[in-house]
Amino acid sequence: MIVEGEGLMRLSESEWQIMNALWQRYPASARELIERLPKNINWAYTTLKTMLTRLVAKNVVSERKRANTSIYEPLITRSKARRNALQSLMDQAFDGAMGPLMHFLIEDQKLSKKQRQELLQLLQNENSEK
Amino acid sequence: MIVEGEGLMRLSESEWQIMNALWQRYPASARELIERLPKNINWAYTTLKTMLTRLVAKNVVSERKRANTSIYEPLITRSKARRNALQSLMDQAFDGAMGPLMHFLIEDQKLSKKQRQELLQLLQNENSEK
DNA sequence: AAGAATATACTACAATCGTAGAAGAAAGTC
DNA sequence: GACTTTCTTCTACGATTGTAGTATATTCTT
Repeated sequence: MIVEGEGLMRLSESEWQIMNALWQRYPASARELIERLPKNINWAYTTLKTMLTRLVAKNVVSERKRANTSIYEPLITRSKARRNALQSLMDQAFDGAMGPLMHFLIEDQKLSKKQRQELLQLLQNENSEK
Repeated sequence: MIVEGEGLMRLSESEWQIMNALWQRYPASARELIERLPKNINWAYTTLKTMLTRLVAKNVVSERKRANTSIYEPLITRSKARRNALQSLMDQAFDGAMGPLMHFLIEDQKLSKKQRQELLQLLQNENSEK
């Protein structure tokens, strides 16, 4: 079962691909996962296996055997991973604070009018609900 | 002079540290840069030099000599680097779109009431100004 | 000019990442 | 039960990252 592990782990690019596939539906076998990867990814089956092994070693994914086949499950939630990634980004590139990031998103990032509206919407909902 | 290079370059953790110091004020020598790094970073002078050399090789920083001393300048803007980093994050972790990221920031990320207010503020300014 | 300080260039080396082949074990098929 | 397919485990290898030592060239200082 997924527990929100504490350690700040860092997923690499390819690891994200795998995790994205895994979060979609789990438990899953390597065979299933490889099919779910974006079509532009064309890994050898063993490549995926290698990476799964590494993810298991890092305690990001659990592995259990049914017959001779391993089935995998995430050990961290997508949210948790996202939070970690965001935190790293903020630390590295936005003086470690949410403020500058928000600011950048809104000012520099040129949201479309629609995006801006949506955002307002979201914010206002949150504000009133709670 | 800084030009907004096109290639999606990727800065590593330590590279961000250096670039942050460099963006603060440039041109700058290695000696100056090392002083400007966060106090918790304690690199040997040669470590910094090695990394600067690598940044130069990657065309992220320019190097020019005054007497026998190299002075460095960024070849990409901070904004550009931020945009790239954000883009990568979105691609990997937020289905490649701004929407889910925003959504996450607002819903899952539990902004403080104050942050939320600020954000609203920003948004509304933008909305009316343009 | 000799010695001290500083900077550069080159080399190194372990850890992680991306990618995968080879060999062997298990399971499904006729 | 022999053959084929599918998995697993091991090993490999080049690229990048983090970190720094050594040797050499340059420049100050007295």
